[in-house]
Amino acid sequence: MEEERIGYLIEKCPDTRVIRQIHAHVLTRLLPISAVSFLLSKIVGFCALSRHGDINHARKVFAQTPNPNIFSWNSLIRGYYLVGSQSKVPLFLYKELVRKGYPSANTFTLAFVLKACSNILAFDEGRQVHARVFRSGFGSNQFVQTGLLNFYAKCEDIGLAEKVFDEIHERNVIAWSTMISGYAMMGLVNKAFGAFREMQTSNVVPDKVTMVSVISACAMAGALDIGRWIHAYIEKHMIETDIMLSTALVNMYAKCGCIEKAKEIFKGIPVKDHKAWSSMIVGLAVHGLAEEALEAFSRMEESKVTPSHVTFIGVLSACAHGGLVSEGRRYWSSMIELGIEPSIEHYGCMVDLLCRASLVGEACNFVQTMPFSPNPVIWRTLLIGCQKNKMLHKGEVAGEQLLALEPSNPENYTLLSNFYASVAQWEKMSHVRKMMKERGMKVVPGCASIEIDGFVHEFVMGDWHHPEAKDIRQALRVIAERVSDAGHEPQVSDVLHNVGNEEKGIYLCEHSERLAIAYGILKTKAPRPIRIVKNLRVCIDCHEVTKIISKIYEREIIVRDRVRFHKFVDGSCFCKDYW
DNA sequence: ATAGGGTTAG
Repeated sequence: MEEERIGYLIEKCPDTRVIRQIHAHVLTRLLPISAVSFLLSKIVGFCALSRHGDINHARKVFAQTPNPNIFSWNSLIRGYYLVGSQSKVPLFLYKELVRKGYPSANTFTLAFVLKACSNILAFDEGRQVHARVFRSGFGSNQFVQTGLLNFYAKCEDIGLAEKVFDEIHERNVIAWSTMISGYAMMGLVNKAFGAFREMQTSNVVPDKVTMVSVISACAMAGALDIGRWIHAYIEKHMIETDIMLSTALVNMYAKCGCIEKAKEIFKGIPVKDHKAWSSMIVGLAVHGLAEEALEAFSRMEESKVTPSHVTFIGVLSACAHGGLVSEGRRYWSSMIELGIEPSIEHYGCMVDLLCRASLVGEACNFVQTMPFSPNPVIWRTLLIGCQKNKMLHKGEVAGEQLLALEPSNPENYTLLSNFYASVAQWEKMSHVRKMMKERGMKVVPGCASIEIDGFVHEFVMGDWHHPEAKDIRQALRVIAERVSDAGHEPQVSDVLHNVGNEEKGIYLCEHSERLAIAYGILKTKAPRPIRIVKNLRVCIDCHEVTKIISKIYEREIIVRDRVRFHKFVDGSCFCKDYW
C-alpha cells in the first residue's frame, strides 16, 4: 500500500529532502482525503518533532492538510514549545482546536498543552485545560495527571498540586518526583523530605531525577547530614550521576558549607556546561573565595563554555563579597561586551559591591542609571550601606522608598529601625516601631538551626522551649563570661530595643545563633566543625563574639547566613568582615 | 508520539 510505503520511508529516512519529495508525491496523486490526512500527519509529525525537522515546514504542511487529524495537531502543539519553550503558539493552536470542535483532543493533546502552560506559567489557560480534563474523562491517564501536577507546581499553587497528587491512585516515580520537586522549588523542604520518605515506603524506586529534587531541597535547607545521606544512597544504589545530578550535588555541598567537597565533585564532571560552572562559581562566591571564583571563571572561558547571566551573578557577587571593586567594574563591562543585558540582579550585585567598598554615593548614582525602578532588594542594600557609613540623609531616603514600596514586609521596618538606632536617631526609631505596630507587623524572629545526629534543632531568639534549655542557658553563661574575659565589649547598635546598655547586652546573648552555637559546643567535640544555618543576617556583635568563641574553644564554626557563609577559625572569619 | 531534574543579586 502506498501509505504504508510512505510511512516506512519517513521512519527509515528521516531527512527533510525525502520528506519534501514524499510531500510532493502525495499532493499530485488523487487519494481519499483520509489517506492524505494520514500521510501528511506523518510529515507534520516528523518536521515538528525530529531533531532534523523544521517547524515552519510542519506548519505549512499542516495548513495544506484538508482535515488534519489529532496526531497532526498534537505534533504541532508539541513542536512549537520544543523549539521555543516560551512560545504561546501551542495555546493558540489548542484554542483553535477547541473552537473547531474537531478532531477531539486526546490524552496527548492535554498533556502537551499542559506542558506549554507550565512553561509560560499560563495559569488561567491551564485551569481551563483542567476543566476539560474533568469533562473528557481523561483524568485517569498518567500523562495527563503528571501534566496537571507539574502545571500547578510550576505555577506555585502547591495546594492544587497536592490535590491533584492526592487523587492519583497509582503514583509512579514521575508523579512522586514532580511532587517532590514542586515542594523543593517552593522551599518547602520538610514536605519534600517527607514525600521522599513516603515514596520509599510505598515501594516506588527513586531515580536520578528524584535525587536531583531531594538534593536541591537539602541545598536550600542547608541540611548537610541529609544531603550526605542522599549522596551515599546515590552511590550505594549506583544511580547514574549525570551532569544535572552532579551540578545539584555541587550546589548542595556548597550551600551546606562544604566547599571542598563541592570542588571535588565539580572536578569529577567530565564535560561541564554553563550551569555546572555557574554553580561552582556561585558556591565559591558565597564562601567569600573571590579569587578562586574568578579563577574558575577564567578556566570556564578557556574551556570555551559561554557564560550565562547567572555566571555573571556569581562573578559579580564574588567581587562584591571579596571587596574587589575594580575587578567588579571590569567584569561588568565584559559582560555587556558579551551581549548579556544586565538584569536587576546584576545591578544589585554592583550596588552591593560599591556599598561594601563605602562608595555609597556612587552606588546611588549607579541606581539612577538602571533601566528599571529599584526594587526592595536594591533599597535594602543601599540602606545597609548607609548604615555602615553613617549616612543619615541617603539612608532615610532609601528607607522611605523601601517602606513605600513594600509596606507589608516586617523586615523593612526592622532594617530602618536598626538604621536609626545606628545613627542614634531614637525618636525616628520609635516612630518606625510605632508604625510597625500600627500596621500589625510582627518582627521576624531570628532563627538558627544546628543539625545533630540527623535531627535539626531550631532556636528562635528568646525562645526557651528546647528540652535542654537549662543546660543551654548554663552553657551560654559560661561562654559569655569567657568571651567577656577575652576583652569583648558588646556592640549594641543592632539591638532593636530602646533599653539600657546592660540589658541590650543580654538580648544580644540570646540571639538565636548564640543558642545554636552553645548547643553545638554542648553536644559535639572538636575537631568537628559547628555548622549553623540562620534565617537572617548575622549581627555585628554576634560576628565578633563568634570569632572569639572559635579561638577560645578551638572550634571551627561555619554559619550560613541568609546571604552567605561565615567560617570562623582561630579568632577570625573568612569573610574578612565583609558581609 | 507523551510525563519529572541542575546554576540566579541583599
